[in-house]
This record gives sequence, structure tokens and C-alpha cells, in this order.
Amino acid sequence: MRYTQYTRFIKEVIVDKGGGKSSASGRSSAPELATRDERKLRTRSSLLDAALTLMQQGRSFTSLGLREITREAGVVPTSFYRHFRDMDELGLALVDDGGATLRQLLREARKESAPVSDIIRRSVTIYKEFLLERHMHFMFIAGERSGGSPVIRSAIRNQVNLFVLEMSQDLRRFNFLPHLSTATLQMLCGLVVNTMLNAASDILDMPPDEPKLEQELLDNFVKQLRLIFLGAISWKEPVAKPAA
Amino acid sequence: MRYTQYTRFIKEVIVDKGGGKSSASGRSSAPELATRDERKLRTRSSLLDAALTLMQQGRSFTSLGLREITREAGVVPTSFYRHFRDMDELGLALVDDGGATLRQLLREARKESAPVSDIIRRSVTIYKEFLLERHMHFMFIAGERSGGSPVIRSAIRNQVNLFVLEMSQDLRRFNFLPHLSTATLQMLCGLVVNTMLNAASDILDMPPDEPKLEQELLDNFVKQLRLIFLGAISWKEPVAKPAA
DNA sequence: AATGTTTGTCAACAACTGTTCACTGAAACT
DNA sequence: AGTTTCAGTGAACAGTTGTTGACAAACATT
Repeated sequence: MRYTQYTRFIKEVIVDKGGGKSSASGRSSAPELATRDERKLRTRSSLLDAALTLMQQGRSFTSLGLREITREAGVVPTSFYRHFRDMDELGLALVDDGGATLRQLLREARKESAPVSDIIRRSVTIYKEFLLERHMHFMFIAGERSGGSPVIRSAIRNQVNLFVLEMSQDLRRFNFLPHLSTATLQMLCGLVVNTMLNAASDILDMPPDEPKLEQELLDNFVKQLRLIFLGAISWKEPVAKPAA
Repeated sequence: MRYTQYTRFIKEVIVDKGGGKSSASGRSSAPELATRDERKLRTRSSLLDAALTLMQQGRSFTSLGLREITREAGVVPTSFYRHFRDMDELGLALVDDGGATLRQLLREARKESAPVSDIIRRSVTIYKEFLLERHMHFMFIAGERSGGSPVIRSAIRNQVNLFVLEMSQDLRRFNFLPHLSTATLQMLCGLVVNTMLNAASDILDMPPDEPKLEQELLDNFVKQLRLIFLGAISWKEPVAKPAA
């Protein structure tokens, strides 16, 4: 029993750290496998990676099979059940990882506190870097957001809503558009996030190494954001009932 | 040979009409099956309907199987090949139907020519009616837009881009935002269409018969459009190079 | 050192998949 | 009339799927 608790502890710690550089750098650079839980987590994440890899090859998550994933991960099909009850549970794990990526994006953007000039262009730069580095997470989120199984779809929606909420709170904190009501601010952020994810789909779907087209898509993205914030600036709240 | 040509002709005529009221109303109200080509088209569209029905039950198109569809359609699996080479081809047919729906939406919106007051609210009303009436097409387009197989995904993207283009031309024709360059107008329409499809996903994913929530989503949608057009109104084209 | 726990493996299963081929009967053509 | 065309059928195939249970070896616990 105590062992089980310990396992859970390790799991949470390592999983939550979410991807600090290379997985086992620090103590021993030897490729030897240390504790049992570490190895379990290793195959677990190799299952997750296998799913993402297959998706990168054009498949959608919902169409992936259990055996297909274990094959790609290099383990026997039955091993799957040591980590996930079924494909849905693996999908939910991917949603969590994607959510963590989103939150980290927000944290990164928060560092660029000073709302000086060209805040949009800079945010987009951060976003672009994130997009390329973690492209598989974004592909999964943007792709299954309104396509996959109902369970996963609603889980993604939750994560995205959470992201929207957090973003709107950040804008409030930085006094970014003080004349907007909270509801309007959230509506704004929802619009921005949707635009962001749509852009992600577009950009990640490109044939690779086409910098011209990529720049075009990015410019269009920036232009859309500019227009949105322009609208936000000149927004007037309805006068019926001022926020209490 | 001549028979084959005739078949093609009938196909195009009936398929292109895209859904005028009930399929065979007008001459004989008897439910008897007339010509051979008509019956072929009937099972063809019952295959398409079967796919849509299964999707309505929460499945994504990419995860559907050939046998599953023929089962739902009430024909034997081998019949499938009389109509489509494989699932991708059926998917493309669905994309075409969806595109036709989009074009019809545009045609409907065009009737409301007068750009008087509250044009957004009225357009949204038209959209909502369309959305409910043809919900399966929208579900398919919005769902597989960035999820399904690469072939279908790019086909959808083409249709959506076409829709965006046509919409921007309409706005030009009605002199709607004359101070915008063509490129900006297209960017605007792209933004609107993305917002539209995202709203479609949200609305169609709701638990049925929740008018309160539905109204909330619709209001949010209208609010987003308002903000977008507000931004479009106060948009200033960069002064570097005025459109030649 | 002895005992319990657990990750991964192996073999096997019933069910289902996409696809093939030859065939039927009715509609369409000559 | 006789002949051709063709949508839909039925049986069969090799391959794949998700899932089960028993087992081995490495590890953790006492």
C-alpha cells in the first residue's frame, strides 16, 4: 500500500513537471534505467509519444487503434492496459499534456509584462516558437477540439475555457483594456483563442519548408488579431446596466 | 455508352439541385421507385445519410468503417463499391454537399441586401436557421475541418476558402466597407467564417433542449461578430503603398 | 533472505474489418 | 422481340482488432 502511494507521488511530480529539457538529465548521464516507476513512466510517455507521432503522419486520434499505438511504441499490445484502461483514457492524458502546454504558453507570455508597443507582434512571436516546439500538442488540441470522441472533445473544451479565463484575468491584472466588462473581456479572449487555434491548424498543416507561405499565414494571423483588438478598443459597453 | 452519358447527366442535375424540399415531389406523390438512376441515387444518398447519422451520434467521420455505413444504410457491404471507391471518396462527396450548403447560405444572406440597421443580428438569424436545418453538414465541415484525413481536410479547406472569397466579393458589391483593401476584406471574411464555424461546433455540441444555454452561445456569437466589425470599421490601411 | 508487488510478455479468442468474385434479376437499350 | 447493362446480393478470404488469462523476471518491502 505504501508503495502504491509512493508511486502516485512520483507520477505526479514527474508528469506535472511537464517536460523540462531532456527527461533524465542531471544526475547520471548514463542511459541506464533507474527506479521501477521511472521506467513505467518512460513507457507510458512512449505510448503517448507514439500516439502523437502517428497523428503527425496525418492520422486523426479517433482513428488510432490500441495495437497500432503499442506497435509504434515498441511494446506488446497487452502492456497498454498497465497504463490506460482504454484509448479514451490515453486521449485524456494527451489533453492534460496539451493543457499544460497552454498554461505554460500563458506563463511565458506573462513575462512580457510591459504592455508597451507592438505587444501583439511580440506575443505572436512567443506563440510561434511554442507552436513549433510543441507542435504535436497543438495539433492534437486544435484537431480533436471539435472532431474526436465526445469525452475528449469536452475535456479539450474545458482546458480551452480554462485558458480563456486565465487569459482574461491576466489582461485585467495588467489593466489592459480597463473599459471592458468582465464578460466582454472573456468574450474577447475566446475570440482570440479561437483565432489562435485556427491559425495553428493552418500553420501546422503546411507543407514543410515553405517559409514564404508560412510568413503569409503568420501575417494574416497578426492582421486578424490587430483587427480584433482594434474592435476591443472602440467597444462601448451597453448602457442598460453598468456592471455592479 | 449513350446510357452511361445519360446517367451522368441525371446525376449532375439531381445532385446539383442539392436538396429542394422533398426529393421527388411535384409529379407523382406515389412512393414508387421510378427510373433506375433515381434508385441508384437514392441508395447513394442513403449511404451519405448513414454516414451523417452515425456522426450525429458522436462518432467522427475518420473513425467510421465501410461496413458500419452500409449496415446503417440498410444495404450489403459490397454495394458500397457501386457508388464510391473508398471511404475517402464518400467523404469528398460529403464535402461537396457541405460546400453546396455554404453557398446556399450565402445566397440566402444575399437576399437581405439592404445594409440597414442590425445587419449582423439578421444575418445571424439566417445562419441559425440554416444551422439547425442542415446541422449535419455543418457538423461534418466544422468537425473534420482540422481533424480528418488529409485529403478531406484539404477539400474542406478549399470549400471554406471559396466561401470566404465569395463572401468578400459580396461585401464589395454591396459597398459594405469601402475603405478596406481587398486583402483586408478577405482577411476579415476569413475571421468571420472561422468564428462562424467555431460557433457552429459549440452550438451543435450542446445537450438538446437547453434554450437558455443556446441563447447564451448565440449572444456570445453575435457579440464577437459585433466586435469584429467594429474593428473593421475603424481599420486604417497601412499608408506604405495604397492599393494600385 | 524471504515475500509480495507489478511491468512487460506470450498465446489465444471471438469479432470485425475491407475486398474479391460469381451471380441474379430487373431495367434499358437495340 | 432479344440482348446488354448494372445495382444489389451472398459466400468467402486473409488480416486486424480489443481483450483475457496465465506466466516470468525484476523490483520493492518487510
